[in-house]
Amino acid sequence: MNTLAEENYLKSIYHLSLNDVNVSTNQIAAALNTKAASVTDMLKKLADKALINYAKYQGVTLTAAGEKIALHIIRKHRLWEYFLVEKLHFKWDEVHEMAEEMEHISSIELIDRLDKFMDYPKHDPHGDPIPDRNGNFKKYELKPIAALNVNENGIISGVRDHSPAFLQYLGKQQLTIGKKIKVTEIIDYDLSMILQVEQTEIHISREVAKNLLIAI
Amino acid sequence: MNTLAEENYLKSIYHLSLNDVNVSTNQIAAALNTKAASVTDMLKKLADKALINYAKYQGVTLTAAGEKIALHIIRKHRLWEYFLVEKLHFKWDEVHEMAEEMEHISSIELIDRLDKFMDYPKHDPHGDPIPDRNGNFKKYELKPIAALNVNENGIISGVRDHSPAFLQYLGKQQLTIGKKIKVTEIIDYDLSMILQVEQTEIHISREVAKNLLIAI
DNA sequence: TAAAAAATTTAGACTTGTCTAAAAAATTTA
DNA sequence: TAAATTTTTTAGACAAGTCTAAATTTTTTA
Ligand SMILES: [Mn+2]
Ligand SMILES: [Mn+2]
Ligand SMILES: [Mn+2]
Ligand SMILES: [Mn+2]
Repeated sequence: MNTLAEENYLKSIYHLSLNDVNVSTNQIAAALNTKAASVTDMLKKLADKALINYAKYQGVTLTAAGEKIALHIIRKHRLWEYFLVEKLHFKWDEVHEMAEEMEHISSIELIDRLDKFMDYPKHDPHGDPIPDRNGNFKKYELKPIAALNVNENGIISGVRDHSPAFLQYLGKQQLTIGKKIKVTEIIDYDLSMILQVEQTEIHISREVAKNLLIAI
Repeated sequence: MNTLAEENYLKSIYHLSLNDVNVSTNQIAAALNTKAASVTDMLKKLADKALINYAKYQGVTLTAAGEKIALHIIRKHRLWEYFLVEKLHFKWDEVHEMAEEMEHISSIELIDRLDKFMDYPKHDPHGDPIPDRNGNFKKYELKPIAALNVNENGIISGVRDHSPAFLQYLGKQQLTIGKKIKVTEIIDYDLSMILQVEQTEIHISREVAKNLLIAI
């Protein structure tokens, strides 16, 4: 199988690939908190294993084999996050670091049984889709609340920023996955928004509105 | 914190310490499937960290700090084994290897919540005691069925051999933790035993009788 | 389009954990 | 108790993964 470091590189490349077709050495270094020189070394190893397509100075893409591994790691990460929140009652801002370790537990049978135990959840606590055992999941487009006009509404379905600070803020404001929101006002001066969420009005900055996603 | 290798060494030393006060380099090498030279290297590191007492050629003992870490790893191992059997319905012979990986997940809060989620089990699926968060557990003496005489009885409470082959054999014979057994006959020729277990009589070899333990 | 800046790779080094072969110490045997 | 055997340690090497500093390539800027 693959080492822990290899798994982390593949996962990072997958996530970065969602924004850019070719992923650069520096992007990976930033994501993994390591140095560009270390990334170059690992890219050679992953290319030797045919898990990425790599040409010097050109950036990388995942091969089908590499993507399969990445999606399996992501499946494990998200299923463990779901477990931690739904069964062990952690808050959604507390689980990411634990899942970063748990995603490397290797047994496939274990993760399939965990999936069944939790009745095949489709999304993790942050609204991100959980791939099935074959790596398949529905890709829906989400859009930021910032893209809405006054009187438009939607259902909170994801976040663009996964930092504990942002998640904690949202949790305190009751801006959690599944909540129905409606834009009641947009302040001209700073483009902040007033939302109707259940019985209450909540005032969020443009920054927050850009990072909070609704289903289209 | 400690590396994965360090944790495995401490755990092995703990287990070996139950049979011998001083644990030898070769014993550790055998337990960890590594070479004596590698063990010597690691013993120096663990001694530098004050986790073991080590004097060249003399074997090792755990310090209080080392034992605390070992018991915490063992707590995690056994709680995850319990989870795998009770919640994910694995068989008792299938869980050890998975727990070998899961025991290294670092969060203490996670394991305390897992403990609570399962309602604070006292024993793992093999009858071994689960230390509490402070490393405490009741030490009861168990004895092998081989030590019983005809007409004596007991409750199956542990195994001396944890190999999947032995556990599978016991499972098939319904010789599982908690079962009440009574010795109905001991065959002079090979010292094999006939046990009464619930409604049925089961014939076990001396080898099996030595490795199957009952509460005293 | 040549110079400057940024990105990437290479070179060489370091740590952790492992190994084999050889040396040293401890234990067993005769 | 001296020789033989076993156990343990030392010496030197290697792979994985990382780093800094320097060289190279690409991209941007003027
Ligand atoms: Mn996460
Ligand atoms: Mn998540
Ligand atoms: Mn086990
Ligand atoms: Mn066990």
